[in-house]
Amino acid sequence: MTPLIRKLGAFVALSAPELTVLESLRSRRRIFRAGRDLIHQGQAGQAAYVLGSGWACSYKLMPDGQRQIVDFQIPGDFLGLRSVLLRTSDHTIEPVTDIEVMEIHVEDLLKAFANAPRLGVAVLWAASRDEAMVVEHLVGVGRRNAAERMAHFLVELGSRLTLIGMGSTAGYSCPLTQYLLADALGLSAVHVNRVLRQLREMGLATFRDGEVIFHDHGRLCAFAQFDASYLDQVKPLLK
Amino acid sequence: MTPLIRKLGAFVALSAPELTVLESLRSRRRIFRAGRDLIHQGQAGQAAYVLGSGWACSYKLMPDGQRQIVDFQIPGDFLGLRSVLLRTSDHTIEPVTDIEVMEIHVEDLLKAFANAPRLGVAVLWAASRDEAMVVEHLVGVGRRNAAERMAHFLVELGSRLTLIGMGSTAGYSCPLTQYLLADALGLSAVHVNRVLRQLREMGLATFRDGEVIFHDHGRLCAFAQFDASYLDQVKPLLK
DNA sequence: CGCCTAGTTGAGGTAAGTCAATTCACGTGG
DNA sequence: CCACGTGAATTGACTTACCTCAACTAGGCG
Repeated sequence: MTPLIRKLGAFVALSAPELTVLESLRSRRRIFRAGRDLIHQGQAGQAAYVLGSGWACSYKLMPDGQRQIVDFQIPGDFLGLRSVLLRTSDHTIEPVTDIEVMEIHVEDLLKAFANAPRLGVAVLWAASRDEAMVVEHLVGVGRRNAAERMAHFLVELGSRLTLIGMGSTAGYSCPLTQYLLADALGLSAVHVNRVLRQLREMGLATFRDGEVIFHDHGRLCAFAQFDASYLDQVKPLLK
Repeated sequence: MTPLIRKLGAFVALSAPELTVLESLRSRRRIFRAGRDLIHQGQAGQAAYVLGSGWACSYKLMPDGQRQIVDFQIPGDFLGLRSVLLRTSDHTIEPVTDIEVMEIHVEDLLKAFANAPRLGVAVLWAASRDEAMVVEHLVGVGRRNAAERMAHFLVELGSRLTLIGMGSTAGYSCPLTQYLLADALGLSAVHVNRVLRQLREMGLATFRDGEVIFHDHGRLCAFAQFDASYLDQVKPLLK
């Protein structure tokens, strides 16, 4: 069972021939080191990846050196799918930790669609879910204050990790620094620190030494106005 | 030539059989009035649309009544494609003006993919481009100040309108109110007003009486740090 | 004529940013 | 083993971009 099969199987109940097509894809395993970019903004990308283990982030760099992190990727997520479809990447992808990925060649993927069109639908679904997450992120940055934004971020990430068995309503391990959080949430690192203290003092959550601990998951969700429906991925949508 | 064919033809050079498949789609023409939602947040949507004429916007409503506009749609854009793919809509779509749309049934679309897999690729491309726009929007709200954000918004919209022959580097007509701009840019309506004045006084652009006028398009782009590459759609990507 | 919506402007408040200093954990090399 | 440098987190003092409240104008329309 490759990560790609697990990913697409969540959206479409894959038939035996479809599995065969997917398994026939060339799919080289690669390792990247923390902090060494896989995909560079402005470059014509050749390959996309499925993340096997570790954490990555995708961001856009501003001319003045600021950056906005668009999303973090956790095991099972696509890396650079959009770059590869649009041929030139509009963003950079950087491993947060050392990561292990499976490479996917676009030409192979496009050919696979021809042989098994429902695979195309599955990828379209995966892309739509990613877009829904970016939209929710946009709402947070546009309309939530710093504390709500942080709370929402922590519970969303928790939900995503729970789906892949790496988290629970009690918490999860998280390799992100306060600087990374700041770049993702559109805050300064100093303010991230203050907001984390605030959440801690409110008895909602603690983020310390790479561990997120939910003291009161229900109250935290309420505070963050978190609604998981956009993450729903409970069963294959297409039989 | 239906709007759907024009849309997908921009991404994939459509063959005769593919055109036949697309033309065979049931595709009812419908009219919606300004302000009367087509697609409601939380509802299970049955149909997606391609916008024929008029302007629409998609937004998310917060429990406290605030809203964040995610994007505006102009003629040729999809409405509610993501809602329909994910089965339940995570956002609302509202016509800004009276609009004319062509309805697309999802089942038809999915069937079309089976007959002509490259159509699936074309839709995937269209979705990726939409996602790229949301990402750019996120960057603006997260990392640009109010004036840059407004400037960027105005030139981006101008570029999109130019692609469909409804704008130029001189300007365009724009039915959006300052309240809509505020909800899109994550600002207050009052501040939108001040920022527009600032851009006017800087000799960059004027937005008044439904007309956006670029006084100095080059300088405005520079000020906004606008880079159109994510909008690139000059020629079909797949032959 | 009067109401309503969109736009405009001023005054004052506040959430979040910036600058700066301190602590702590860590690795690395002498 | 200790000295040193470096990166992350923490906290305080001060600044500022944007918000809120409020008042006012101008056009559209029943």
